[in-house]
Amino acid sequence: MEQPSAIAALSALAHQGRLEAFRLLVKAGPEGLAAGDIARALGSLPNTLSANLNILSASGLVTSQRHGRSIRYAADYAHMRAVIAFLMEDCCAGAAEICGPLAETARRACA
Amino acid sequence: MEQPSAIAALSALAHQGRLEAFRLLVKAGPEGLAAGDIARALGSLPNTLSANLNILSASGLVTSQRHGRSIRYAADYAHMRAVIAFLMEDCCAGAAEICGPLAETARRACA
DNA sequence: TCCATAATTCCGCGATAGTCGAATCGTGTG
DNA sequence: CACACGATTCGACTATCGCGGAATTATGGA
Repeated sequence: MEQPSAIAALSALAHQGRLEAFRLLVKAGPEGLAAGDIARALGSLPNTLSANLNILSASGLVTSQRHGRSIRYAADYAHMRAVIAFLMEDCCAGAAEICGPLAETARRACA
Repeated sequence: MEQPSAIAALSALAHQGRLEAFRLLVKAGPEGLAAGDIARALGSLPNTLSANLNILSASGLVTSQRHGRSIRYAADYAHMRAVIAFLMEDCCAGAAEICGPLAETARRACA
């Protein structure tokens, strides 16, 4: 992953509403959620949420697909993994102290 | 790590100049670098860099210490590790596909 | 076709981020 | 003390972000 792309993803996640929307989508699984369901779950206005979903989508962290009259958003697992990998490989370039313990963290988080 | 703190760190890293400064500091090791050295390495104005270092410092990603007439900045490895751990634990809450492969990435990045 | 629903887009507003020039503070040295 | 140097702080400006109200597009059903 290149730096501009990583910056776009970090910037997209550095916002409470977007971070919560993304967390929701990760928990929702590959089928994702309709925009309206996300708006109801987070208590945000449809237009504001739409703008934030657009930013998440532009950064590559989520994908969207129309399903009937609603649009389902889903987290892009591979892209999120690439973002975390960027942080680890970028920071560990000479500093094993950072991501050494993270191997264990990764194993534990998936259990 | 709590969400507001994570957002502050992500926001601090979501900026080209700050990300490059942080990378430089990680490579520089625990002794860090003087602000002037960072400015020269990145080709940025001293005052602009100072503002960005302040943001990095406020987010907890770097520490500063006066050394003679210069001020040395150093990356806070533990804090950066906590940020990555936040992303993994936050995202893997139900999605092993993201951080499952990251255990291997962490091991490889430190080699 | 007409209507209801889901979601987006458009537009304007206030707030915030980023940058630069100039001035200031702190430290060591003659 | 006077001075040079490293770094920060201040002030102002521009650009962008974030939000909400209103209008618009798209789909499915009567």
